[in-house]
Amino acid sequence: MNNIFNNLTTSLSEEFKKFDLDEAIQLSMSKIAGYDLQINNLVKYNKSDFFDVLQENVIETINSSNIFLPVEKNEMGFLNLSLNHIYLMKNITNTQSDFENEQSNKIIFDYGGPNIGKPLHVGHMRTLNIGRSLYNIHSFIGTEVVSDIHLGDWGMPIAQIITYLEKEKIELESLDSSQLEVIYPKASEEYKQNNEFKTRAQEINKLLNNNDQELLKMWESIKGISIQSLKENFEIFGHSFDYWLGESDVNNLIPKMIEELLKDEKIIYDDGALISAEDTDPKILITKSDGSYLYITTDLATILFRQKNIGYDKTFYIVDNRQSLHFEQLFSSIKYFEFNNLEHEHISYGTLNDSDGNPFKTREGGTKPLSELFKETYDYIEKINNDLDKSIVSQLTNSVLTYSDLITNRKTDYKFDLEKFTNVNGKTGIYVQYSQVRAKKLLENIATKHSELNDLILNDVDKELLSKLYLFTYFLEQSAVLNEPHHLANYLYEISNLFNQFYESEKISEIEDSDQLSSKMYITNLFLTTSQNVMWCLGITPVNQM
RNA sequence: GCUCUCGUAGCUCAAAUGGAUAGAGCAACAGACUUCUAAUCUGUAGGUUAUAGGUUCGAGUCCUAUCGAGAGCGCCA
Repeated sequence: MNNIFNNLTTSLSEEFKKFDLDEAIQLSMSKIAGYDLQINNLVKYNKSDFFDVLQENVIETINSSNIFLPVEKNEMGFLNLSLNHIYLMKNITNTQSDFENEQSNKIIFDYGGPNIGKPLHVGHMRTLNIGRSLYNIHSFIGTEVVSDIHLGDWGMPIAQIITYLEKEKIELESLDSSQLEVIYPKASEEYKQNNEFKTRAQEINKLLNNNDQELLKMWESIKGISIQSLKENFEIFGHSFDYWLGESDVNNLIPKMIEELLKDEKIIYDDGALISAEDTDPKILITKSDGSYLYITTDLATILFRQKNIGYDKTFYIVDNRQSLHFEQLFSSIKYFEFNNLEHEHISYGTLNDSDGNPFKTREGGTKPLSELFKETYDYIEKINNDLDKSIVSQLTNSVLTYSDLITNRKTDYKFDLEKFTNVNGKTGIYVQYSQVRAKKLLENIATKHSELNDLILNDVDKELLSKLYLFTYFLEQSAVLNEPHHLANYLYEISNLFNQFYESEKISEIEDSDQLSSKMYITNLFLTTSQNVMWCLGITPVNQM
C-alpha cells in the first residue's frame, strides 16, 4: 500500500544494499518515551567495521526526508525517531487520498455464508463483522474489492425443508420467513430421527440436482422468502454484498468439472465415492458414493465460476477456525487440479461464546438468533440513556456488536460480555463513539473563532495525540497486511483516549491566543477525520449525538 | 490414535515480520464536576510470559520435550 513512509524505507533499503545487505526496513513503535518510532535493522551489524559508515548514511537519508526530526547516532544501532509535526501537517490528511494505489489487485471476500431457511444466528456475527471490516480496509487503501455472500442455498438442508413442507402439507403461498425459520430445525430433527423422512429427503435432493421443474419452483420461492428476510436483517446491521451468489449458481458446472477431472485422472473412485488422486492424509473426498455433491465440490466449482465470471487475484474466505482442514484441502486441490495459481487464503476466526465461555444458546437451548442478541444489547443501552432517539440507540447497538467483535484478535475464541462491552469506559464501542461526538460538539462551539493556521503550538498531550494521528497509516497497514482488524480497533481506542486527555487538559473554548486555538482546532479536526475513517474501516457508523 | 491451534497481571486481551525496561482495559483502592457533555480524566497496586532445555549478540515470539486447554480427522456444511 502507498503511504508517506514507504519512499523512505525503500531508499533506506538501498543504503543497506550498498553494503551487500538485503534488509527490508521496518518501522516499529518506539519503546522509549518521547519518541514515536524506531528502526532496528542496524542492530545486528553493530559489531561490523562498516557499522559507523552505514549508520551515518542511514541517518542522512532519514534526515533529508523531513518526516522525522533530526536523528541521533545510537551506539547499539537502535534509531529513535520523532515525527516532524510541521512537515506532516502539510502531507498527511488521514483521508483515503493519502493511500491512493495504482496497482490493480482484485480481491474477492467470501463471507457471511448464511443458509436459506435458517435465521442469522450469533455464529454469523464474526464472519459478517470481520468480512465487512477487511473489505472496507482493503477498499480504503485502493484495492479493488468484491464481496460475495456465498449463500447456502442448495443441498440437503433445502431438501429437508421441502420434504417437511410436503409431509405437513404446508402451502407455499402461506409461507413467510418466520415460519420458515421454525421449520428448518424441525425438518433437520425429522431427518435424523425418521428413516422414511430421510429417504424421501435424499430422493428430493437428487431430483433437485437433476433439475426437477416442480421442485425447482418450490426451491425458488423458498429462496426468495429467505433472501428477502436476510436483506431486511442486513439493513439493521448495516451489511451489504456485491454478489448474492450461492451454491446453486455453480451447481450446473459440477458435472463437467467432475468429468474432466476423471478424464485427467485427477480424481479416482474409492468405495463408490470420488476422491482426489493427490497423495494427502487424509484423502480428499470429492463426491459421495451416491454421486451427490459435498461442501468441497461446490467450493471447487465456485472457483471455476469466479475466475470466469468475476475475475480476481486473491480470494479471502472469512470462515470459522474449525473449517481449516476443508480450506487446506480446497487450496491444495485448486493447485493439484490445475485450476489456477491465484492466491486463496482462509481468514479464520475463533468461536464467539457467552460470558461464561460456553457456546451461545437461547434459554431453550437452541442456537441464538442474531436478532435476539441485538435486542438484548439495544435494551441495555436504552436503559443507560433513555433520552436518545431510537435510531441512535440502534447505531450504538451496532457499534457495540461490531467493536467488541473486532477488538479481539480474530484467531482466538472470545466471550461476549454485555455489561463489559457497553461500559462507558474502556475499549468499547460506546467509548469511541462518545469521543468523536465530543470532538464534533467542540468544533461546533468554537467554529466562529476559527482562524488560519500559521504555526503549531503544542503541549505534551497535543504532541502525543498528533503523533498518534499521524501513525494511522502504520496501523492501517498492519491490519491490511495481516488481515487483522483488531490493530485498527485498538488504535481507535488509543486516539480516542488521547483525545479525551487533550479535551480535559485545557478548556479550549477559552483560549485567547489565535495560533494556539488554531492548533487545537487543527488537532480536533484531524482526530475527527481519523476517528471516523477508522470507524468506516471497521464498519461502524459514527453517531451525531449521545 | 493422528493433525492443527492455544497457554502472558485476579479477569478479558495487546505486543506483525525475533530487538532496548512485556503493555492496555476491566475489577480493586485513592483523587478531580456551579462541565467546551464527568457516558470523562488523573494516580496507586498488580508479571519467573505453563514447565524444562536449546538456537541467537538478543526470545512472549523460533526449535525440542513435558504438562494443561480447545478444535478437526472421506460420504454434514
